[in-house]
Amino acid sequence: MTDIRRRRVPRPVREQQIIDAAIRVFAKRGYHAASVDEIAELAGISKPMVYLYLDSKEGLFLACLRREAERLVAALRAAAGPAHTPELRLRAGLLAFFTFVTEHRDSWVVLHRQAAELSPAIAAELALTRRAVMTEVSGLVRAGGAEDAGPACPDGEAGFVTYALVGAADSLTDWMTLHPGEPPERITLRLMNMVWVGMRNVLDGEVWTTPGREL
Amino acid sequence: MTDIRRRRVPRPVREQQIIDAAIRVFAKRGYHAASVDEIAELAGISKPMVYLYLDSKEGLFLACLRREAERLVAALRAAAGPAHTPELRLRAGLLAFFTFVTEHRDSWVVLHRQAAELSPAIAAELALTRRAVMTEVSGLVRAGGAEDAGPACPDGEAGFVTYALVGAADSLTDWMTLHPGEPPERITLRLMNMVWVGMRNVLDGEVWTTPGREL
Amino acid sequence: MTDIRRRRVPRPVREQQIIDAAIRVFAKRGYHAASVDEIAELAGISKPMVYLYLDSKEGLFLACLRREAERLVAALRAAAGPAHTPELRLRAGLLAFFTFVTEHRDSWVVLHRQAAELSPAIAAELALTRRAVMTEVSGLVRAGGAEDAGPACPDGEAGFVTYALVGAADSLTDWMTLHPGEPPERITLRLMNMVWVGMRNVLDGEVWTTPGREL
Amino acid sequence: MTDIRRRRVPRPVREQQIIDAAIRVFAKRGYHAASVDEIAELAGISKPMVYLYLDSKEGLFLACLRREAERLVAALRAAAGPAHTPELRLRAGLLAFFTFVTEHRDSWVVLHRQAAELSPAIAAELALTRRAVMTEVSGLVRAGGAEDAGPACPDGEAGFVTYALVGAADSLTDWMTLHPGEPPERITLRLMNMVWVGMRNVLDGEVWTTPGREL
DNA sequence: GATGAATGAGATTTCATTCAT
DNA sequence: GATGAATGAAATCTCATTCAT
Repeated sequence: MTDIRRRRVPRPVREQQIIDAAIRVFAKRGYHAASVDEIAELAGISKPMVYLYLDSKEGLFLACLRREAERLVAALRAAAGPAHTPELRLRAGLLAFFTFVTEHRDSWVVLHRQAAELSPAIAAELALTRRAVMTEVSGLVRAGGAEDAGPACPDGEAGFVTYALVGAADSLTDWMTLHPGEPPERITLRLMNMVWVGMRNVLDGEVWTTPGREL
Repeated sequence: MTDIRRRRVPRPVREQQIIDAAIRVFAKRGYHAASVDEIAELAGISKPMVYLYLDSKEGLFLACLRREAERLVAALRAAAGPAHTPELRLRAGLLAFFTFVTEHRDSWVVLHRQAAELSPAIAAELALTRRAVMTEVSGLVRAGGAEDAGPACPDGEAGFVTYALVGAADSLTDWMTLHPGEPPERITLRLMNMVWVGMRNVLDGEVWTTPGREL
Repeated sequence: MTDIRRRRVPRPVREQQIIDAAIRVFAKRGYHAASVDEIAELAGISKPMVYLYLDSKEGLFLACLRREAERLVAALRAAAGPAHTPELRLRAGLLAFFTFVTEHRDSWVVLHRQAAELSPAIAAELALTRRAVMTEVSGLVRAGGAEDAGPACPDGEAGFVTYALVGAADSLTDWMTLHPGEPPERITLRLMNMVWVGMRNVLDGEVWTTPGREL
Repeated sequence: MTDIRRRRVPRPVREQQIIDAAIRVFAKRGYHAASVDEIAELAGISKPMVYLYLDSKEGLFLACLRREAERLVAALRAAAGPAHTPELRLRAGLLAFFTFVTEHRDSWVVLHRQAAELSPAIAAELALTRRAVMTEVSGLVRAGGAEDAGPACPDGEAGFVTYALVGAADSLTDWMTLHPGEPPERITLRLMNMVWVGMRNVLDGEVWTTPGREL
């Protein structure tokens, strides 16, 4: 039976509450249109607390970015770890992704859907977190196609496939919101169906030649 | 004998100049962070002219949206029209898309990468343009998988495939900026390689069952 | 018969009006306590105009500093120029100073009475203007004591005398506000009486030895 | 066996520690720009203690003003007392002043260099302390020129001389910081040299007439 | 005696928008 | 057709001050 209304809340707890609120507002409005006023109000405290704990609007956004990126990466790793075959590994990774996005829609929006040209510090951090996610997916992809692990930053054909896969999954995120009943498992299955066979071709560097040559 | 520097420019020309400038600024900064001041300056005129011609910041953005959506849809249609087989049709559509994005990066950013929750009028228009693009792609997809054209709004398995495909293509747009030399043709080929085989499975409603059953 | 209320005022005029107001407010409150709101109100316009024309609070202060320093230096030069003997030159300089301060009390306060630790840009500009005034006075002093003009920055005994003289004059500025009837001429005479005889001693490097030796 | 680090410090000691810190911060930043936060941190305690002991920012400043004014006045009195001739008395007073300022630069800045228009209570106290200092100096001056002590507030010619002298000494304070090696004794000697002879003229009401009459 | 948690009020600055010429 | 002049409203951020422990 937890307390209903706490006035004096210890700092670490408040910080998380603030970040929770910030993620929702940043996701709803985008970085620039989000106002610290709204975040503070949603967190149930006054603006000065936000600045005391997180320093600035930028610091606030960075904190959101870091926390959620960690969570997502952890989810991907935890899922891929125990899988025994490449196929299962990719499937588990995708499932983890769709589950994460289903449960933390706002986090994904904050991580991946911010409009261009943020401040340098934010741009840098965003590049970092995106690369971390890409690297994680890239691991799933290469493990599924070729035997070697390769470098940290996805390159070559694996990079191509990673970008395509992440883009498809990201976009399907929107499809999911239009089909609320659909469970993550079925999305995962469909996507596996759609890309698993073709991925090899690209990873092995084959080029599609079939019908015409007028390209 | 057209003058290079005209003071008195006829209205339609000025409007296009303004929209050109606006697209660049909106793409660079995002809707909210873009300032009408910057747009006016880039267009080489004073702010009151912007308001005289396009009414408001919102009107400005709507004009950008409409013009670029039309252009993209036209490009997709023009490409898909003459193709004789489903495969060629999809390939031509993808090629048109990647070509368009290569040549009009900013337009695509404005059309597809705006942060959430803009004003209602903008949200409505954005939904419209996105749906128009989706419908166009959906046409390519279904033409490639099943014989019937179906309704305007992509639904069922075709919708799923459309979302995945558009997402993949959109994301590959970023991959392209990281690999500047790569011509749109090769991107198209790789993507075809990756999805063409698997698309049928999904469109036909088959569900992948292969390895495990622990899902 | 000038216009009573002008709405649309050309930029250079408005800028001067803003600077006029700013000097009054900065003098009354000090840099940090002065609010741009109050300055705008006193200037009879809205805040955005202040920022449009003078960029920032700092820019506003810099503009005040520059304009008034120029005025004061000009007054000192104009006064000292035509004087034919060292005594007359110093006397004319002091008179010009006291006249300036009588007529532009606020300017002097802004130039000389700002509390410590302003922003670097302001500190630099302030150092510059103060040095300019010191140099001007130093010219009066040395012309009155020794024949050579010497370097731009007052050094050696001339520096000492300059500092003492400027300090005395500055402080007498307060005395003047306590004795409103007193004309600048009488202040000047008294100060000449007080320092003229002794200045030579110091400038010539003599050290006072008279009565005791317990120092 | 006094502990170096005491947690529980008796009130009078803590108050002095706070005032010490406050003087440093007020001198560095000026009254308005100084923040109670910074003072508390420098004093090594939390803000509520500052408010508990000194009531408010204003109270804090008043306490600084009172303590330092007392110290300076005491120093001046202690110096002037044992002197046997008017010259020696003034010389001793000046020396005491320059010594005080050398050793307590910040105190003098707080006492004498605050920007205009503080709160009424502070303005009143500041007027009081300045008058006390002025009175003290005035005593030195008149003792050096005329036999009678006169009223508390320096008036007439003595007032003029006092203002000039205090201003000169104050300004030389800046000169001292530019010439760090110079001992207070030499400053004092130079200033005596510069003003001692002329002071009498002014105190006796003589008006300088020498060269021209075009004033 | 001492402090972490909290805030109302007000600072500077920017922006979309309009008016008068 | 075109623009310099002008502003109301709202954004980020800071500060003196108090409460509850």
